Amino acid sequence: MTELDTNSWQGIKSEVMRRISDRRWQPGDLIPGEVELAEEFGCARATVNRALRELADSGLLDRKRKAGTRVTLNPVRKATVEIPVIRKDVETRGKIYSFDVLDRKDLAPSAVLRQQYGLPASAPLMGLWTLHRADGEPFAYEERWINLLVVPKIIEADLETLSANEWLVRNMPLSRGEFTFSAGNATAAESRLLNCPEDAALFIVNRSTWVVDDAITAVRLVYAPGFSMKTVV
Amino acid sequence: MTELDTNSWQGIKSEVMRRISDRRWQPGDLIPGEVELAEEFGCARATVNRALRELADSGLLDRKRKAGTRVTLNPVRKATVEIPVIRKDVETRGKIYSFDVLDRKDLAPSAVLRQQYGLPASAPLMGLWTLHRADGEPFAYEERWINLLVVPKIIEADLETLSANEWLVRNMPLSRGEFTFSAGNATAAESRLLNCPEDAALFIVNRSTWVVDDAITAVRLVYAPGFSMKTVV
DNA sequence: CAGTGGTCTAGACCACTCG
DNA sequence: GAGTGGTCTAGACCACTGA
Repeated sequence: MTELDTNSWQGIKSEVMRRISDRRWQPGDLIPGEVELAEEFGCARATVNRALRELADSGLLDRKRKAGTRVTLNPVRKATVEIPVIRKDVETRGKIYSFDVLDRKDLAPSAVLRQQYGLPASAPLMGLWTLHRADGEPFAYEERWINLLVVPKIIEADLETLSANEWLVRNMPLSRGEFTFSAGNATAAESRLLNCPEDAALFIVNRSTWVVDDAITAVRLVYAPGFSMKTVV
Repeated sequence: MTELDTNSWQGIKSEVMRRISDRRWQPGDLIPGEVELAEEFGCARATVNRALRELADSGLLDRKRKAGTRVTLNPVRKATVEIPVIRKDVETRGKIYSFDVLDRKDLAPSAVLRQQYGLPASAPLMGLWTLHRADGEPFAYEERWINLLVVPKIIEADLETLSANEWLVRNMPLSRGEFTFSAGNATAAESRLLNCPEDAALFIVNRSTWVVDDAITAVRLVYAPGFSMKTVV
């Protein structure tokens, strides 16, 4: 049997999911309270709580004190996209990773750039242009700005050996990030770098990361044609 | 103060994150066990457990019985993308949603289609071609296949009033889903429908959903130029 | 086989918010 | 004000797995 007992939180979670997909508990319905369910399932309230909390986290239930727990009316699918370091991404595809740093500049950012990425007015920046390769073929082209106020040590790092991407993940393990996924036509420069026709449709990721309120880095990643990002709910 | 006490699970979570970003606990390091931390923070082990479990879920810690808890060596960013019903998506952008069903066919699927979407050999399908609009302008073009074996009731639904998208979310609240995000050049047909130049770069989402092991629906969504998907970590 | 995390319990108090 | 979920505790047993 693949059945779980209803006195484990996972078992209760499945049972509740079953009742929802059964439509015994329909969207919008109030379901029994934790104490009542604990009695029914013959377990402690904490166990029921764990199960219901997880379902609420994944957007299937709405819980409010005093109001009780309801089946969500318009469930919002929450897909978790795993965003590994680019090297891992390439290696997962069974290819050999390499990269070239095309250019690197340490400079004060232009006003435009500062505004675009929400960088402090006086921040010294490092600009990095990198081409990531899979089995030698262009995989993604990266433009990156790094705030040297927050990460001064990166100046001395050997970014030809360990990519900035990876250096930052290792040295700044904690950060808030904002990702934007979009599509764009290859510019002339991008088509040369990525070895694809001009105007080819490219998958683009923009990413900004902060530690507390300090902008660390802003990246624009342009993937070679054929790239796709997969995820499971 | 924004500080939380270290005898609440959230407080402990922040304190652990602080120690990681401090580099007091570096990637790969073994951190103290739950009992030890519970003593240090003056709380119950369950409280420490809750904090550490959440950090492990978000990929920051690696936990193994007997081996203990370590700071993850190569953290994988896990971004959660919220995928609302298209109507919501449009409305969130402050626009008025509408849609047109361009075509609809109830038929047996071609062998190609079956294989592509992992559909059962004998499944009767409904094919739906829909144009979603925001303030009347094309927003996204949808090709959808629905497995009528699993969802026979949808035949009688009025899909001109409530989109299939929304009907399914309401009537099949629980499903596994697989999403693929990519970019593609507009075909001639797509450029007409989405009112954009041929070869324009378009953001494409492919989605397949199952209930248990039964394929419910397969969708290809092509968004008009300028679309982007945002998420926060 | 021993130590760690994983889970469960019974009980308690608190915080929010609906009526 | 009262009822619900949110959290914490102290203790217990279990399950996995590294030494």
